[in-house]
Amino acid sequence: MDAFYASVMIRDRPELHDVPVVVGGGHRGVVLSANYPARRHGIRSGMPGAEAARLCPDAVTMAPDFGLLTPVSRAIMETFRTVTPLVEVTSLDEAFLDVRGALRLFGSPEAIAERLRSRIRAEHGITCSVGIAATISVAKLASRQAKPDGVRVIAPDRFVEEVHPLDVGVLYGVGEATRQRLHRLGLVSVGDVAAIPPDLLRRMLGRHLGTHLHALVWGADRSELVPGGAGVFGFGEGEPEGSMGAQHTLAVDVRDRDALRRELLRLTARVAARVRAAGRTGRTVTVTVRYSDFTTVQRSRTLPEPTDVTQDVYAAALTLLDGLLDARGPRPLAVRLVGVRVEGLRRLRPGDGRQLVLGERDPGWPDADRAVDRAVDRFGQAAVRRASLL
DNA sequence: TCTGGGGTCCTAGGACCC
DNA sequence: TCTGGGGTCCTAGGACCC
Repeated sequence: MDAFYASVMIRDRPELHDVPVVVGGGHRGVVLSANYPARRHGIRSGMPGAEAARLCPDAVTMAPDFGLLTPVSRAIMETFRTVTPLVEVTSLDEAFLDVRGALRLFGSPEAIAERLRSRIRAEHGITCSVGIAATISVAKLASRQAKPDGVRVIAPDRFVEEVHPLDVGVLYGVGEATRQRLHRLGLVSVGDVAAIPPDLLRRMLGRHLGTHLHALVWGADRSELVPGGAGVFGFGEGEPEGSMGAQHTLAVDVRDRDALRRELLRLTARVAARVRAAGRTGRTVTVTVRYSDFTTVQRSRTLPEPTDVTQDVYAAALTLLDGLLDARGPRPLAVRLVGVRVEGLRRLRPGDGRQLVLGERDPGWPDADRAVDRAVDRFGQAAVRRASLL
């Protein structure tokens, strides 16, 4: 989708169509999406909200409404599935479609693209762009070039001619860090990298990145899709797999340890509830702290047994947080962000449960979690919470 | 008013095992 | 001329994506 969040948020507000609109970017936030009038002022997604405000003080700023965005996203993904079941969803507003099996029914890839674009325009009042190619990364590159509201084809026999002259940064998977690293090595264009033998590339950049980059510069990365939306709308099959986390940038930097602990508890309760709702358990707990100088550290701990119990995750997280704060000495930096993540998730199996230490009394936390989950499910988030969070 | 929040994957060192 | 080779697991950091 083109500027998805912004497009959907203003879809039913025609008075905003021709004025700069920014979604996100509130206090200490970044821009999630900007409509094209805002982009003409230089506003881009990922940019600090303060910078966007400087570039265009008159822009209309709004928070994303996922109650609005998620159903639109789901409906669009369903539209894609009317063409092919081979849809790999990568985010709320983007997916890859393998249309090789749909050509006889729906015509050329270009015809399919126009069919989908006009349906999405008619049903949701927003535009999208389509890249057509033989592999994931080339299709992605083509779709970026197609924006806004366009279609672009990069056929395999045109790849070298059309992509090799471009900066390596256009490749899907080459971010700013790798781009700069390559530039320092004198490799500026895609063609420059393509001229390096793969063995040398691997020695220069490491085994995986070298191999991956060699494939990218020849338009030869993967073409088989993984249908579904692992990590976007849920999980695929197989285990162990995945992680779930929550992090929060505090409204102001905080030194008070009790306040940080409460924030950690709030985040932990949210994450553990999501783990339980997904029918998973996890074994590794990771705590993230970002200090006021923006240095970010993580500490993780793997438990003897997987858990979905809020109190178990919190106990581990608290130990990690305290360890981090103690390591900073008696006068630690103020904290800007705290986060907690549960990794090594696997499907909950009947009989899974915490191993009680001999003689220990079952404290009943799993039962408490289930009761809280049910109450919140029926009466909303405000129904039950820890007293320390009131 | 500097810099979000949700993820995935890779690297590298050390512990540990056979 | 004292120390291999194969492997897994854990931890910390970093790159990348939207």
